[in-house]
Amino acid sequence: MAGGRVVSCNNTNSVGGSNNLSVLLQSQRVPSSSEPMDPLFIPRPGSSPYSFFGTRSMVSFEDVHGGNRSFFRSFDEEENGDEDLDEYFHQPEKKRRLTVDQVQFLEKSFEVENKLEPERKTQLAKELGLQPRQVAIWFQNRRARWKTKQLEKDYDTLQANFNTLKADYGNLLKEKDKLKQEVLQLTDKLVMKEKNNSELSDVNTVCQEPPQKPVDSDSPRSSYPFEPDQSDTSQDEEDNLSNALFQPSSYIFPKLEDNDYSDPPASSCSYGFHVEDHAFWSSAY
DNA sequence: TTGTGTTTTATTGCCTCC
DNA sequence: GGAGGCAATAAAACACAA
Repeated sequence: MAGGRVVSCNNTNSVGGSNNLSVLLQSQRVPSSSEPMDPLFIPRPGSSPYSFFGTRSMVSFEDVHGGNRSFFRSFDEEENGDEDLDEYFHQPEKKRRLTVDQVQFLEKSFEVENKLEPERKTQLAKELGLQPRQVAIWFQNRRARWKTKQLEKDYDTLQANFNTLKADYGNLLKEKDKLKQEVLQLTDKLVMKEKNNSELSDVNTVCQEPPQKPVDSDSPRSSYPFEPDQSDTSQDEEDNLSNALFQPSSYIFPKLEDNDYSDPPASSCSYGFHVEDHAFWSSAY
């Protein structure tokens, strides 16, 4: 905000080759809101507190030669300036800033409703001593500024949300890796244990009991501690390792309906082996 | 005083709605 | 087709540092 403006009565900047009158007008035009209005700023009798004489661009020439005579009477008395006056009014039209009070009034009006119906426009223009077009332009520009501010706010909000999500995502990734490692370790342990058991039973036997189809309630599939929730398998498609680990048809627990239990003796000790290990059963028979 | 950056006022051209 | 809105832009007004 280096260009931020603090307008005050003491501002004697004469930009653009201002003559005495324009300097006077400038100091007049933008009174500090904390200071009393300059005595030259004379309200019209019967007008609202926000009726202004305005600046050159604010008042029409008719206003100047009509209702606003009091302002120029003051000037004439002080400056003896008929020639200056002529010179001033023959200058090409320049931009004039609205007074602090005009802007405040417009701001309040904008807060109430940021769109301007024709009636309101003329009413405001009348109240402020501006051209209706000026009021319309002010609202137009004000809406543009509001939109810019709003965009900045929205951007900040989105940025904050993004950062939060990013942090959450990072934490979830870490947690996922941790759980993955845990699953690997436990799976390895289990596989090793099952292998040891089956090797022992293999040495001892010839299977003494005919193979039995597991009953539903005792199904190893339903009792296997690391079997994933079937409804959940699509949620982590990135996790190929986990998918491979938990693929019931290819690893550890072949689907019951996919296997012929009458053929190789799928004894209870067969569950928990990879399908490739079916060779083991063939050789055992 | 001057140069530079910011803000405000105003214009222009295009678009939409009635 | 005219009115009004919006985006882009020009230009004046202003603040401030050097």
